[in-house]
Amino acid sequence: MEDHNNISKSNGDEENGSIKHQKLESAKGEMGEVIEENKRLKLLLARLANDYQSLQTNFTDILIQQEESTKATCKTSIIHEESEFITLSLGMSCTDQPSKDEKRNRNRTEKRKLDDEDLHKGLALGLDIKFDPSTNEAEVTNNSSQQRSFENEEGKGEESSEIWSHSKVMNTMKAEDKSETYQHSQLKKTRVSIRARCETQTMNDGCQWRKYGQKMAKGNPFPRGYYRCTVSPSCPVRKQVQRCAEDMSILITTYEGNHNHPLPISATAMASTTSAAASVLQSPSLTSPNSDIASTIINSSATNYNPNALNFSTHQISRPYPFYFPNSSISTINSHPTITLDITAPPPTSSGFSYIPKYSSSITGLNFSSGFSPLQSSNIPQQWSSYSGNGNYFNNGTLTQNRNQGGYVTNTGKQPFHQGHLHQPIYMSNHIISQQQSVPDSIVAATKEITTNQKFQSALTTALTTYVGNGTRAKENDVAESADMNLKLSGGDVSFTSSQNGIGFASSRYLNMPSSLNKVQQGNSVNFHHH
DNA sequence: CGCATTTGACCCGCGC
DNA sequence: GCGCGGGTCAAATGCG
Ligand SMILES: [Zn+2]
Repeated sequence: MEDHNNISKSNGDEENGSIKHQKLESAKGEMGEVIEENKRLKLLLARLANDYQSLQTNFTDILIQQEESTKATCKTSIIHEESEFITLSLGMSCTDQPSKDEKRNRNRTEKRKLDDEDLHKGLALGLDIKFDPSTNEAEVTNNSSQQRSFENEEGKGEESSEIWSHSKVMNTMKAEDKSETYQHSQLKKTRVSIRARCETQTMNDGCQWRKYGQKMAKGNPFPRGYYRCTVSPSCPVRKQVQRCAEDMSILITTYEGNHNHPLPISATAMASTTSAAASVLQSPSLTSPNSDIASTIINSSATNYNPNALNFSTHQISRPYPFYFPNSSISTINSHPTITLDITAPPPTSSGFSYIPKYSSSITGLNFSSGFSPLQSSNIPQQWSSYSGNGNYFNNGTLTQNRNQGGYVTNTGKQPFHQGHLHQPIYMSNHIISQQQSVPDSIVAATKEITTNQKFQSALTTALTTYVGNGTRAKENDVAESADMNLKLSGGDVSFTSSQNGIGFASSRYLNMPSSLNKVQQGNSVNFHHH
């Protein structure tokens, strides 16, 4: 592109022709190179996909071995049996295992409305359907069975559910959570948390969120916000947003769950990223070691995105290979398996965190000037240059319409951003830090293997980079930006604190096509993991 | 008026 | 059993 401009702008009049010619030639050459590289990349992609599959298989094997060896009788098998049982029973009747689920439901929902109810009719689900707690027991049973199956798929079948009122959905989700919690004894939903520099209150990830709570988290002077996705009323996805205690320019966004609806293009990047990341924590194995899903993710990460992703890839080619994922870690936080992707620049303070990798690499990774120098002249908003020294910023352009280049977009709003409060070095926010729970080494190793896998990394790279372009939202310059952000991910520096066996749940990954994915998922029997 | 946000109350699991 | 911390609810409030 730029070449063309240059060509048309060339100065010398007489030599214009030859110069033109030269440039044309070089341009052609470059194009040829690009095309070549494109081919190579495609090949590489294919190869990587294969590698990834084999890796998945290995991972699966390891998991299976581990399961067999350690908890031969305990958890997993129980989980399997129960889930199958549940799944089956759901279709028929829900009366067989009211136990804790229902108790809980009752506690939460009905307790507020009525007091005593029989366990069976006590199903909050049925009651909520009716909106009248005290009547229609028979119907309740029916409805609840339906709803149970609906739960099973964790929103999969929720197209129809959009009719339902919010409270219904909530209850459904609650039930889901509860049962899952109980059956997995400890494991909760997988979470993906992303540390990014962001001046605004929340990252603009393309999704619509409604805030439903805010709390002061322990060990962090900044409040934590709780958001839920409002794109679809039934969408189970939540996110928590909290500013980093040590560096208030870092915003930690933690995603949980998978969207059960088509996403706006601008949101697919983040959704895919979190899905891909979450998939690392989830055992693809257990029942069927289907690596297709993994590759599906990868593929969608690589191609299914918005056009930006594609364009980005062409840019990507021209730049040096190494991607950096400065800090990423897998940990267990409050019994939530959590993968943390750190796309900030140099870690501000490493107060005792051994897992934070060396600054040097991060710093170099930070410097995107190398990546986008050719483009900078043409379409780069100036803000970027001002940020470039500090790292990747994810400001919410929608709030601040920062087209006019000015420096910072301090839209911090109501958040207590007084510098005075900051310096207290309160770490121990519930981060990666530590929560050693004995984890089979094999799992850790396997997980590490996958996480460090370049394939995975590149998937994330693509996703994140695309996301960056969207997040910054400078009108049609998205393409350039996504390339320019030059997010770098590296296979190194992945540290592990602890993780439980990835028998997580939440494997449903809806990117754009819930319905088609349903099949995949069912084929994968992922459902079982949920219950 | 229909939303989204705010915010105190509430629930729940966990550790003591 | 109690207190704590994380998470959610929902009435009140704010906003376009
Ligand atoms: Zn959603």
